[in-house]
Amino acid sequence: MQSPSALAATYRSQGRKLTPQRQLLFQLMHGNDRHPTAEALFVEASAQMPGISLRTVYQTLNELAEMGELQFIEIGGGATRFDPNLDDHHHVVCTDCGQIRDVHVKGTAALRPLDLEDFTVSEVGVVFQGVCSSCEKSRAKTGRSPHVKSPAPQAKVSK
Amino acid sequence: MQSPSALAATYRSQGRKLTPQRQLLFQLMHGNDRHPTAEALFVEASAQMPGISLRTVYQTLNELAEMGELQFIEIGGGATRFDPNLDDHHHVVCTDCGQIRDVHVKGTAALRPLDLEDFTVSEVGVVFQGVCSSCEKSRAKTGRSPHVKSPAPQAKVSK
DNA sequence: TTTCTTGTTAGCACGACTTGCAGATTGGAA
DNA sequence: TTCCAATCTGCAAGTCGTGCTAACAAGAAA
Repeated sequence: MQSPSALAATYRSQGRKLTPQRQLLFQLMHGNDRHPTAEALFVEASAQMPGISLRTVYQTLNELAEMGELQFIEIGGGATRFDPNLDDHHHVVCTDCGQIRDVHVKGTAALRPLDLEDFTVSEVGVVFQGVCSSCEKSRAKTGRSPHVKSPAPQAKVSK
Repeated sequence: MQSPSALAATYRSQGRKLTPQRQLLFQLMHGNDRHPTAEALFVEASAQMPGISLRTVYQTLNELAEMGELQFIEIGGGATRFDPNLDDHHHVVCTDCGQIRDVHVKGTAALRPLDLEDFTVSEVGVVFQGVCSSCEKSRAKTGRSPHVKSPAPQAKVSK
């Protein structure tokens, strides 16, 4: 998504108001590669602006998504996550800790649906599932089996 | 997933009981390519067995997923959908009507995450988004814009 | 066939996530 | 500064899925 100041301009030009809540959320999302949930973002925002409402966080995220400034990620069944990265990229999910990482993928243009007629494809999304290195390590110790059913809801990835 | 009779044998061999509810759900899911939600399956099941509980439908579907007889599909934000197709296949989603179709994809083996280190990939999922032919037609008439926000929940695809 | 054990089912309550609603606020144009 | 429309907050409510438990029934054993 755009920088907070650029977004401010965009908002103004669209007749939207520039509230402190929105500005804070712009900052928190800009360049954020942690794919936060609305709840996680609400916690971060509350730290800087006590009293901000979860409702407002949802509202602003939906707004930004409508404007094409960020995208929804729905993986893993829990809460929706938000991604401000507008590059042509894809996602890797650790089935253990639920962490999501951005990846660029070579060869998506060559993907061909073999048995698809009468369908106009506009977008292709690739999701790699697997185990990240830190989970791999702890797994080696505890001897856990792969394919854990429910990954941790919101992995607090400290970048 | 296996045929209802094969599943019956599997269930017995695992010490699970073969109830009428389960047998009905085996039938309804076997070869089902409509990717139904639990709710949709519940409606179908209720028609043949009034009184069956939604709780039981969820339970049985989870069971089958644990046994590897079907997979969860989480696309589009609504309810989880269930897919008894165990082939190596992927999915196409109509962003208008929400319909999901199976597709086989050429070239997934060649997909390479470019900037991914310390991650063991075990599965790759590809989702194509677009518009199906029937929505394309009605869109041409009504002149609707693309990228409709909320696709219809459960498109009743009569196979 | 009857009995008995144990896995299942039905139904309700509840939890997580998200949105609708309405009154109180406030950004920003005039 | 004034004023109006957009926005925010807080709560209720909706959707989806699961935990719990008493009643029930599959299937083994007698």
